[in-house]
Amino acid sequence: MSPHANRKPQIFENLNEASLHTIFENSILHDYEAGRLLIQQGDTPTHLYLIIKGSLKTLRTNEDGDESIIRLLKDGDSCMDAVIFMGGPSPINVQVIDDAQLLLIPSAFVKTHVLADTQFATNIIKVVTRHYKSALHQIDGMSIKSPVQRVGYYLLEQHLENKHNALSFELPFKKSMIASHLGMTPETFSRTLSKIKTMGIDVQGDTIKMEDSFSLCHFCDPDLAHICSSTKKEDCPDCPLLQASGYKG
Amino acid sequence: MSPHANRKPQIFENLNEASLHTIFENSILHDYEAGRLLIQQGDTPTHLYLIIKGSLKTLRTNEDGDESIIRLLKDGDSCMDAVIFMGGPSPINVQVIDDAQLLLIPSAFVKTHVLADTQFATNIIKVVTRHYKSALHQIDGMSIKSPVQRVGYYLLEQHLENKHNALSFELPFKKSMIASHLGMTPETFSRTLSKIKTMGIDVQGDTIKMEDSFSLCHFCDPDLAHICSSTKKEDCPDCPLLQASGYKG
DNA sequence: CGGTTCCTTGACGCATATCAATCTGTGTGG
DNA sequence: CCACACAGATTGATATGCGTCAAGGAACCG
Repeated sequence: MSPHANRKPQIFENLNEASLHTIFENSILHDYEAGRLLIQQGDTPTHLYLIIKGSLKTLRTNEDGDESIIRLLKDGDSCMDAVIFMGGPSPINVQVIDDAQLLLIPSAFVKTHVLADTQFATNIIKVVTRHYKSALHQIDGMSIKSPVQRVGYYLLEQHLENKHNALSFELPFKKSMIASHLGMTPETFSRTLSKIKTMGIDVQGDTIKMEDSFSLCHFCDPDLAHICSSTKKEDCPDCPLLQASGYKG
Repeated sequence: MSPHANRKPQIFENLNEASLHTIFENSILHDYEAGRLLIQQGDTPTHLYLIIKGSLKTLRTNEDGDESIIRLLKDGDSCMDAVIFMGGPSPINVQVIDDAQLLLIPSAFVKTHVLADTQFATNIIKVVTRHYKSALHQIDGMSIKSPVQRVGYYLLEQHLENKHNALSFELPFKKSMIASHLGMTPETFSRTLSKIKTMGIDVQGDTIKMEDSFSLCHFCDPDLAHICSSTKKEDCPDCPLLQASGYKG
């Protein structure tokens, strides 16, 4: 769907030449078609997957075939990074959404390389904690937020991700995918977008247009405010950061 | 509530004497009373907390005061281990449930010690991935499982945790806590336990009694089967591991 | 143009939250 | 030792919000 500038893989951050070289020497580049199942629940993960091009989804299914999407991945993202260290079969499925080119790094190599390069170890920790953080958001999204809040928060995340001050952006995935990721049905997602239209956010197909750059502010929380602050939090009337520091009254 | 044999902290696993010594040298032991808030959403975490005695909960709250419990921690568990590496304010609150004695390891020290001791780094990765895994369970528990399945799964987890082949065990926390952790109200939790009583599991107060050791088997999944297999999976008529390997037919 | 896929909109039912009342156990003070 | 108070758990009645099922519409592609 929407185009992405090739994002730098977080797992390679600050690695020295030698370390990177060793990693590539031990890895394989491979293409996969849309729909291809890379990992099924119960499989033992053989590789860490790094997305060069295309998109993947990680999901869980129950015996009825219902699925809940855990993450939606674009280029620069990796998966199985956490599962490799869980020490059991994979608790998730991984499926290709759009034709993808992946770098496959063998699990055994990852485990030993963590012991050899502490910077690599730190990167793995950071990536896994990031997954954990997004999982936490998904949890309270499903238990303490209304559908409107969930969708609003998701839109705000997307808006902040492409730092451009642009007042419009595109949804990065199919609506039905996003709906499942947010723990609701496509129907409910659709109805929720309708409600949001009455709140200063125009939705036309996959394009989201905001009236002004603060239209999404009431969906903010301290986590996102932290990212947002890089621009101009002091202008946002109800920025959670200001409230947290007792600025409110 | 139920007594726990002092469990070994996972973050100290396989560490050598010198490493352990350095950690203790840089840490503080401290007591906290029940109800005490250790960390609030938005705070910058200053320490990693390791529970020596007592219990904690980690949770998220929204502006209405509704809370969803992420984890319930007993002795041997640690928290803030992941948050330290997230690189932003804490996305969770931490509160003492029962009077607790904690070991406080400074965040800055943890970050540097990860670079100094690769075994410690590996331990941190394992602990964080474990949190991530339990978060994943919570997610699909809330989106694709019925209340009966959620509660059954939780009971099975508890049963497997104390490896004794005992046919009865105690709930480790107040029912209202567990209910919130499972994403439901205390009322629904209570009603769900009533339903489960008709399925071969007797519930009396905080005590759970099973008719036989397979009463909880139909709540199993490949993840738990992996743990269970250490005992005697071949005896369980519907073990997911056997089905996965095509044994079913 | 016809076909397919995805999104949207409507009508309906059920499951869970909510509100409210009762019950149980536990600790406290007279 | 009993009476009381309190927190937590249970049970019941009601309602609302989401999922489900079904039909219609929009975009895309051959």
